[in-house]
Amino acid sequence: MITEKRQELILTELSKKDFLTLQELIERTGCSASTIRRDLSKLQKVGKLKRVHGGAMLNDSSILEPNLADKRGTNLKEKQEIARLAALEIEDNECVFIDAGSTTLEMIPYISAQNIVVVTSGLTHVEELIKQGIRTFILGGEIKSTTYATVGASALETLKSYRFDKVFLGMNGIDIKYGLTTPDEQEAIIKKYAIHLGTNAYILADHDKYDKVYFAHVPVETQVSIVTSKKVKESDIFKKYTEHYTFIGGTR
Amino acid sequence: MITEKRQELILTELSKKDFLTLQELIERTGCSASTIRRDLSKLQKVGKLKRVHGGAMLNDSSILEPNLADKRGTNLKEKQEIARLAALEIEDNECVFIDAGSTTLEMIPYISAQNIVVVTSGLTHVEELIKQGIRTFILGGEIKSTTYATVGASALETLKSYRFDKVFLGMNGIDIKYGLTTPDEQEAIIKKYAIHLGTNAYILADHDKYDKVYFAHVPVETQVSIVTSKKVKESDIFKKYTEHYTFIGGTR
DNA sequence: CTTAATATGATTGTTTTTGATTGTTTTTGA
DNA sequence: TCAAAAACAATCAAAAACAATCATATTAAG
Repeated sequence: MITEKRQELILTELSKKDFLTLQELIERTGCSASTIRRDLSKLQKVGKLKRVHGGAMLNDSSILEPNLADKRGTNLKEKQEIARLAALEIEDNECVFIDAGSTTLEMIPYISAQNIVVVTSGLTHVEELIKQGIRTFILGGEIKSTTYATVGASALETLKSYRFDKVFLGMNGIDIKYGLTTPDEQEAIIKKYAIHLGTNAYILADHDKYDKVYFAHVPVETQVSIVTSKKVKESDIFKKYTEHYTFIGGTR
Repeated sequence: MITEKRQELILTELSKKDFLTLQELIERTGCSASTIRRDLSKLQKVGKLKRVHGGAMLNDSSILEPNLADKRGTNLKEKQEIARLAALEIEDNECVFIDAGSTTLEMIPYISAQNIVVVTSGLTHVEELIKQGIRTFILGGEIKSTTYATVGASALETLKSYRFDKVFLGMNGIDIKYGLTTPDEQEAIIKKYAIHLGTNAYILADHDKYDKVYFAHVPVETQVSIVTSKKVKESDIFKKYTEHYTFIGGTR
């Protein structure tokens, strides 16, 4: 079996099972252990998976990868609903920050405001924004190979030199007790500062982000609005959270 | 079988199967391996597919497709020759800056040094670098919609926080009287600073950059090397310039 | 018809991929 | 804790795929 095809197979299998043994892969592909090991090493090097003793598992942050998320996209419709609402918040002549991530990416086609400036940490966002003729800035710094987001000290430095009318962020977990959380600490730092630098902040989160807690906490000092969907608004979780957070959206 | 018909067949098969081995195609078309290889090369060159060891697969729809016009560029071969030589200069464990532009983009596939860090101003470069498993940083700031290069104050700020072993730059004009020039003043500023921050600087320029002068001047305080091609080295312009500049490359 | 341009298949030597082998590290279970 | 078993990295040589070149065949143009 051809190298490329084999590695592709490994990744698709992995997205289904989230753990694979070396033995499984040997049987599945019909080639030697050496070859599989080499494949896993290469795939790890480009950040597609994480090798462990006995096999490989999903890189914990590759959940965020846009393509993969879209493939799993059971929530795509919901994400788009949320993204559309968020995009409508942007008004003419504003300067906004749009966070990296698959939900915020969906916002871009819905942006209709004129003469705006967008600063983003998502490399995937840039092309879409440019296509729409939007003046676009990107944060500098290291590129995370899994998500194509800029992170690190330089990104933070760049960020500090801007001020925003509105800030749009994705978030992995929302919890009453633990607040807003994401798996990656570096991304959390960016999010925190971005909120700080904006007059208004919006959190984009579909229904299965609620009652989830991840490693890195994003502290919120100012008022933020959570953009939500119809599905959330009609569920029980909404009542639970409505005392703690301001919501927008959720009806058509 | 007619060339055109055969290539058409390859593309239709590929759209069905998204992967083809060389063997498959040999059987399917009844012609030699050489011919199939040539077909695949041509089709790759116009961006219809992607060659891999053992066959070909569909073009992975990349985030930022490098401008196709650049790829078809008349001097592609020469650019690649220059890019290859430049890439060989990079050694293990080094930290280098790679400028935006089509010539420097060609360098990336030729990079074989391990454990390096690359800082770039070219958004199109990022994906290629990440694919190669190279740790990648991007300068922050505004994105020029025409070239997908970052420019402006933020880019300069980000740049200043790094130091490089080697700096690789494209250049639009080289002239004995007027030195190094490019059409865009903002890009010129980035180039100037990058040279300043590197121990060694390399200018990548094919033959028709010589005796050209553009608006923005890139002053050179330290020693720079001009990476050149066989074509330049064998021409008259080379003699003219060899007193003013240090050259590397140009022979096989 | 002749000549130039292109396409083809065979041949060359080189690079990449691969599976086996080696000895080392990690895990497991007594 | 120890020893056996499993998994591992590193190295090697064979095999497959490769690019480059050549001579021949085919086509197109003058």
